[in-house]
Amino acid sequence: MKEPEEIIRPDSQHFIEQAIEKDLSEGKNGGRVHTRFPPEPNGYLHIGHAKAICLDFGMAEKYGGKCNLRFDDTNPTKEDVEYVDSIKEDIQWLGFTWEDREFYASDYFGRLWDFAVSLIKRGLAYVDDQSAETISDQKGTPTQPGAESPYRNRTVVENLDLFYRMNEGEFEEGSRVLRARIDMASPNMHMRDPIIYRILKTPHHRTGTTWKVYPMYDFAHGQSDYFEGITHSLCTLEFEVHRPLYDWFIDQLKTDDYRPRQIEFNRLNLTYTVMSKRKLLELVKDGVVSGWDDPRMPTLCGLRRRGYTPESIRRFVDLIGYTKVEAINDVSLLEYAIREDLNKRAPRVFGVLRPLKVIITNYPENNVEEMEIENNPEDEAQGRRLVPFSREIYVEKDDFMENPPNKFFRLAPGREVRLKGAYIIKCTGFVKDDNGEVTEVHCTYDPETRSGGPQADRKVKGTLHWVSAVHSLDAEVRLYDRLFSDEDPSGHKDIDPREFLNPGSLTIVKGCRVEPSLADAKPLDKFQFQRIGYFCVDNDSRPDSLVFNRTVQLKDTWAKQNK
RNA sequence: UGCUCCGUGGUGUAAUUGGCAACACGUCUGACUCUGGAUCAGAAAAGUUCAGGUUCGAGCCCUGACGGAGCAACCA
Repeated sequence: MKEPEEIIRPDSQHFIEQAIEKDLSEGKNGGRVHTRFPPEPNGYLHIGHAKAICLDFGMAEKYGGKCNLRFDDTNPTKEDVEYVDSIKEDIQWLGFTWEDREFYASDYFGRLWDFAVSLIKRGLAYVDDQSAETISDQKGTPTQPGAESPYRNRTVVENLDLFYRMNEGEFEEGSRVLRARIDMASPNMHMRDPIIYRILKTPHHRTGTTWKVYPMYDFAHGQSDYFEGITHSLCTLEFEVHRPLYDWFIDQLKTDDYRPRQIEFNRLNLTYTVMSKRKLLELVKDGVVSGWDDPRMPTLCGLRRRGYTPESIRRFVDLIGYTKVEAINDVSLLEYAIREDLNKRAPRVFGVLRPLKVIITNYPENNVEEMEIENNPEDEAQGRRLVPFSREIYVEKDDFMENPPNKFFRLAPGREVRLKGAYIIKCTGFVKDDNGEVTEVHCTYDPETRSGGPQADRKVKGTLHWVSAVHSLDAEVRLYDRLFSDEDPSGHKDIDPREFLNPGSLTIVKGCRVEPSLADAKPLDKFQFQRIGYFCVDNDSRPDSLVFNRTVQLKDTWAKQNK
């Protein structure tokens, strides 16, 4: 028992909560908290996004505010509606809602245009006729200041005329851009007259061909925040250097005391995987994995298919916290989170991955008993089920050894084990084939030791799971392991992460035998295969050919000892 | 060699804002168990990157090193 005084310390707050509470205490923005989650619809969400989603929606919820969903769709060449639906599905699956606040940066193209025009009129933006290459050369380097463009001092009238004509399609892509007129000598590269509009003639998935010029990220994001009344714009660390520009635009835009504030936190990295959209896309395109929802992918749809629950992902995100340190989180913590969740929730069943036939020689032929077995020892409310038992059963190949070491508590010649929920059996012999493989084990059972029976309490070292040979169902089981064998596959300079691909990341096991209660298991149903791990029914599963994905193994101290 | 940010057990985070470095995962013991799971009890593991300074007192403040990350897309 813990003494009360040991547990009085309140939960500590992370730096973003502290910042928000400080803003609140200073009465900023009328005491409102309003956040946004701003995905670009150019790919699927991964667990790193989950970290951002939990923060954006979580802070709004905690401080009685709202969180908008806003698609950052400023680049029609890369984005597509295809992704919009999957992004929405994944956010909802995680358990968050944006209610009716589904917005798009493209909703603001008109207002952004007007703002750009206003900057031109104030002498704060100009059209540059130079090529991308020339502009880039003039930008200088982080250690050398840039040079001013020869077009930097055009007249307002000329700038306005050119900007309008850019949008009418008069000029080719790449021939002209609109730049903010800030400071080519700034130590911050982003302040060196950043490009804010470029000509793009690809139709936009929402605005069609209305626009021929599109705003850049820096010219869209902060302003969209402003238009929506966002108070706290939370993003990852790499945008830290953009903040002065974010603030600069807000300064030009604001008309009263309201202003959104950008705060940056650390991105999620996981051991033994890659997280960048680009690298994940490569894995998909090159067929290294079966798709975005391959159960080995750190995408939300992949994790879902693997058998992860939204609760476990939120729990994991909660455990890792938010800081400004670039960290790499151990997958074992994610695995802990899903085990913890499924331990309480997943019904237990018997599934034998690599069947070995056991014949109980003194058990009556053709006899069948229905054994009543608890569904979840952690949760009495899940009730009990009947599992048929008969003379011929299957057990796990690994659960028999001809010449076992000392601490092997399972089946071996002369040894006794408990069949979970049934009888204690004793091994009396076994049969080998020409290759020396054990193909059949012979046992006798003790009728007095049936669960609940008079001798049921007799102590035996081991307990095995089993299925009745004739009653069991055939199944395919997909065993997943980490996709990469290196802890930080993208952390090596000059080495392609794919050098570290784990060839054993997927093992397909066919001919597994599972108990008959699984006959009508549906995709996404989750079970604990007793003594083995947690499994989830795959989308490929059919009533007559079941397919299970292994979400995560049970902890296995026996396997660990034998490493 | 510019600017910005970051350095706390193996990993991720805490430290009531200057008061004996705590928690979780992982690791290792042991107990219990009709899951070698779960549960329970316990252990090892950092003296806070380094060097100065301020202070009665520094992981927190100051100075300087060292180390790491980001920034030079008409990407976000």
